[in-house]
Amino acid sequence: MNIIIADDDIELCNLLKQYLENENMSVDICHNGQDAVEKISQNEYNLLILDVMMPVLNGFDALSNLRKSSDLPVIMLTAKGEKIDRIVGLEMGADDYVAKPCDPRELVARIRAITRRTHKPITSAVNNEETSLGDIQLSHSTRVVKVSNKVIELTSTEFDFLERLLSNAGNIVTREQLSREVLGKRLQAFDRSIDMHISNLRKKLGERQDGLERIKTIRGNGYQLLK
Amino acid sequence: MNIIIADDDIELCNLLKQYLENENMSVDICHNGQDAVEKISQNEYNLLILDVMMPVLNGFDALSNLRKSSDLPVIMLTAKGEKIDRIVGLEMGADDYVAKPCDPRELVARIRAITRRTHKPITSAVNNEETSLGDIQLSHSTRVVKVSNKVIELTSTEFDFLERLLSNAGNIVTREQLSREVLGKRLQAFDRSIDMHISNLRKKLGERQDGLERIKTIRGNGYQLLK
DNA sequence: AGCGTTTGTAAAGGTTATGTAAAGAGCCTT
DNA sequence: AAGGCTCTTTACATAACCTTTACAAACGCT
Repeated sequence: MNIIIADDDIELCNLLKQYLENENMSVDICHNGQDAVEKISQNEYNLLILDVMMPVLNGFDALSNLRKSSDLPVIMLTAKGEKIDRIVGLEMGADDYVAKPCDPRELVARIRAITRRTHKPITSAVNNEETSLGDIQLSHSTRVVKVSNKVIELTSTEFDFLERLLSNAGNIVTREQLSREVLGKRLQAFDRSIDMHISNLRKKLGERQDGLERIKTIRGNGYQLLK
Repeated sequence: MNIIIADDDIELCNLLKQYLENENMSVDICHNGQDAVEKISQNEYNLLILDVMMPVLNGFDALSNLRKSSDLPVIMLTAKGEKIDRIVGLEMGADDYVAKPCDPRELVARIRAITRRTHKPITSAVNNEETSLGDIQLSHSTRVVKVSNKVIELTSTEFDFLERLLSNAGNIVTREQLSREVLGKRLQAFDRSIDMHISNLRKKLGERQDGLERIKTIRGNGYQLLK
């Protein structure tokens, strides 16, 4: 479990670091929002603990910045007396809010509560080595897709999209889900990359023999791989 | 989004229910842990709001009971002054802890923060999420509607109208409710959009075999899907 | 019946979501 | 540095569809 802490209180950082490492977590530290965003883009973390009041780039700005490109779980820290609107933070995509001074034990419990959900293996659905639907055959391990027994070349992301759609074949997969679960980032207002991936996927999959569309658009909602 | 609230404070339950329903969630209520566990085993919920202090089966016991068979996300409520160990709750598998009296807005934000992560993949089992009435069949997950086994194409809003009417089949759904719950806005004086949606819906649903109208107008009040 | 109000609905209007080509931005590999 | 992949963004066209408008019909009250 890799944690990154962003807080300008050096004392507190070290304290938390020590405590968390005792719990078998690996901890990085930085002291302003800027550094946090930077480090996160370079390393793999499982969770960010983010102080609201910080120099250079405060917690809120760092969060909104981060959310453009990442879906990393975030716990926000507020100093006692800070009457900051917790709701804003939660709506911006924070996962939890903890008031300082915080009991490290509670922090650990909250970290576990969040990562319990986040870290969930998707394996149950992908237990089968292969999935197929109609003339589409998809091998999860080799990441090869065949349509009517002919291999089609998909990029990695296109494969992931198809895999995700296939895992819910017949049901709707929302754009939000596709963004979060496949692209690993939050859906932004004018983000069109999903549309492009779907468009390319449709092109590569080609026509269905029965003339039905393969991927149905549910306007304002998402996409649906037709059975 | 289906929520179940377990709290012996009936007043509070109704208040929360009302608020959450305004946010387009569907809410069930019960007043002790026993009932909660029972209801959860029988219905599909996305989240449980669980009071710690309750008769018959308190929150902790209910939670430990629940966790034997379910992974349902849980937010625990503690009455002010209750010096209960939050950590125990979190370690037992609660996802969050909120102190009463809680700001409903914050509660909603926390619900969203948790369910954002949870998203349980819609399994084939949940395909039973179907409702039917006479010759109308509606699948909630795929958002497909069939009349006499033939698929009819509804817009997203039309589907939502039908779903809402169907959820109260035989009873009146007021124009206010339709406006607030389906369109998500207050009903304005000369707003005719509800009329149009109903009109289009009637057209698409077509005639009933028995000649009865499908959607009855209750003048000055609302509409009623006839059984 | 007469009158004001509410509802039905066709058609027009305006807004938003989506499809897709093409350009741009990153990132390896050479 | 150059070229090749791949993903994202931009830009524009188009389709989907929600709302408004306008008028007709139905209703309920006196």
